[in-house]
Amino acid sequence: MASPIEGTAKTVTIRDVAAAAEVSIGTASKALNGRGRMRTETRDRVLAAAERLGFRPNPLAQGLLAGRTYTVGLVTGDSFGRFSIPVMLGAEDALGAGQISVFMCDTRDDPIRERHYVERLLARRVEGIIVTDRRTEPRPGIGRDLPVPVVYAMTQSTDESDVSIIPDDEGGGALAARHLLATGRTRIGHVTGPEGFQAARLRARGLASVLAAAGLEPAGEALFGQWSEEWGRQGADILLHAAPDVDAVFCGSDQIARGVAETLRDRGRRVPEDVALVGFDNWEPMVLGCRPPLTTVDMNLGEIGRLAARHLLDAIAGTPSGGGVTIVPASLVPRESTRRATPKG
Amino acid sequence: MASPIEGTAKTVTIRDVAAAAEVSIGTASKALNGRGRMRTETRDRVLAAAERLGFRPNPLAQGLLAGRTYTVGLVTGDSFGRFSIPVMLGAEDALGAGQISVFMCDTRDDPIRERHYVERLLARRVEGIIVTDRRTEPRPGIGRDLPVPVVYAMTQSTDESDVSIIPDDEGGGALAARHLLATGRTRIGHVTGPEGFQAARLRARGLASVLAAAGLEPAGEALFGQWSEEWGRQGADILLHAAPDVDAVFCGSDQIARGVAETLRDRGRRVPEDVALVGFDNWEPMVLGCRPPLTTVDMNLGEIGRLAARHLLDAIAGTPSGGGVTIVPASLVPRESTRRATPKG
DNA sequence: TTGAAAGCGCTAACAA
DNA sequence: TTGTTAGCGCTTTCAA
Repeated sequence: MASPIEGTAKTVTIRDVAAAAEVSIGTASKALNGRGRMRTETRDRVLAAAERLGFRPNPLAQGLLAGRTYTVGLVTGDSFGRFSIPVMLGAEDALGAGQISVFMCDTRDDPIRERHYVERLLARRVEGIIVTDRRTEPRPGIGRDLPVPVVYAMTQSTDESDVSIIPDDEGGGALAARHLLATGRTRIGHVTGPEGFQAARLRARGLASVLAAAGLEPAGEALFGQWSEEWGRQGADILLHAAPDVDAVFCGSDQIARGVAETLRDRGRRVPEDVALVGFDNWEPMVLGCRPPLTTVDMNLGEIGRLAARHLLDAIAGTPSGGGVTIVPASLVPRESTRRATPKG
Repeated sequence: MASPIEGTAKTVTIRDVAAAAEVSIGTASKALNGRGRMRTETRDRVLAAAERLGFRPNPLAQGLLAGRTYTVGLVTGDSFGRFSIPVMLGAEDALGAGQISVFMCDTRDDPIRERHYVERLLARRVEGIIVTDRRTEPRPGIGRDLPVPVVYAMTQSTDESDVSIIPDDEGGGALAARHLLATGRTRIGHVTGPEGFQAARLRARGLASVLAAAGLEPAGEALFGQWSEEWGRQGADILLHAAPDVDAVFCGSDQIARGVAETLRDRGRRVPEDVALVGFDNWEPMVLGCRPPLTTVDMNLGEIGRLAARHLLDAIAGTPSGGGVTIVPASLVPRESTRRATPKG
């Protein structure tokens, strides 16, 4: 059915099609776009010619006339890293379906490059811009009163009237906490990333508020450190020292959780029998490589991207969804590391 | 210095600039492009008007005339995964510098989607296409006699006349082997991914040929399995059983190496004192999270991307670099896991 | 039912 | 030195 893409070596214009079908250019255009009325025979002749010649309308010319480009820009400071990629894929999903193509730009987290790229995108007359970044912290917007709508995904603009779509870090923390409570844990510790990260603070807060609501004390203080396995190993030792009776650890990332898991093993604590473990990110290679496979929180990054794209499309269509921050709920992904503790004894 | 990007709310055409500067459109064009000769005063007046109005030339119109779009397409089957991203970044590097913008398309490894995207890219009159994929195996090309040049990066086209840029898996294996020999190891085992992967076979062959040249027997057979930590753990046990005197393991991926490292620990073998370990990929989170940090082989994916982009640019410029496969050398990244064994005793 | 002509924003010849 | 004109590929009036 689908013939391979081939041999349009030379570019075919509507002029060629018209000539081949022996009609005027205007007629050819109408035939190809199904506009106006004309004899079916004529239309068919044009379509056949177009088919035969492998005609592809030039979207530049079309866009020039329509004043549209059917393109958007995707700007990331994350070097298309672990977080921005799922967001991008979600966005591309939503955009690609609508015949919108995506220009990608990686700013390497450099404001000069960012500015440069935004200029270039605007020059190219993209119809909208999605900005993603590696941190959810509010960041300066990419420009004021830009001629096209902008949506921030997985990051926020400091300008509150801008549209931002972010994950629910606090909700994710709460989710993890409730899951641990539901599986019978009561002495819950927390090892997470640097306190300078909003994500770390919010996740900790989500945990803390659920514990408080349940009338429980946390097991030791929340331990802020690095986003690394190494820190997870250290943090676990600190935690075991501060709260030897800990029966669960909620970690700010899957990497940290792996480090914690290793130390627990080394110290003779079994996961999940003695200590349950919950990570954050649902980063598959980490989560599945962990012993045992790790229960974790998924931020639904793809959904963030899709939502960002949908907001952008709405704004492009002239029905902006109103500014402000949209928070996408997280999900809990249960695995072996929090299997219900068997009754003591 | 750099003022924030702002307020070009309404699109400004060269017509507006010409009117503001009280010159004809043609003159404005020449002034803006530095063509022809004219009074500096006039030129300055035009430039000032353009600046003041925030004029950005419409590249669609420019491209329409020049018959160029200054865009290329980047098609990946890898969902912008771990391998295609560095390649993409490298490509974007080389392209972005030259004012070329990149359309990204993710085919989700689906031939229908791929075809669809390629059609769309061609319709958009991209000037070239880079194809990346998750496997280096030769794959059917994206089309025959396309009107634009195509470069395959991190994958190969089955059509040998196509341009492909791939990593040096065999060389990487050899590099790892020589490094292990140089650090005094002689009983070298190999645990790697599925034999169905060219990458796995080539890496194994690189190791084997170096061992053979050194007159050494491998420690046990090459163990083909999965690209997972879990397999690394299993594989290590098999290896220890088959060749208890093994003093080094070369692994087909960093993930496998981590699994191997864990099993070695569990079995009381110290890394690197008793057994040295080399991975493959230089995937930082894996490599640095490993205990101890992992010596590994880096495929220089960024370089692959840059090279692909350069080939593409050459072809676009009309000086194609000739078809065929280009192999990019790998590098060894030494870390703790192969620290030289201290003399016995 | 079809064709001719204007024009999208721009550049490059050529004329003035 | 500047302005005028034609035309890139296409769509869309409007006239035939």
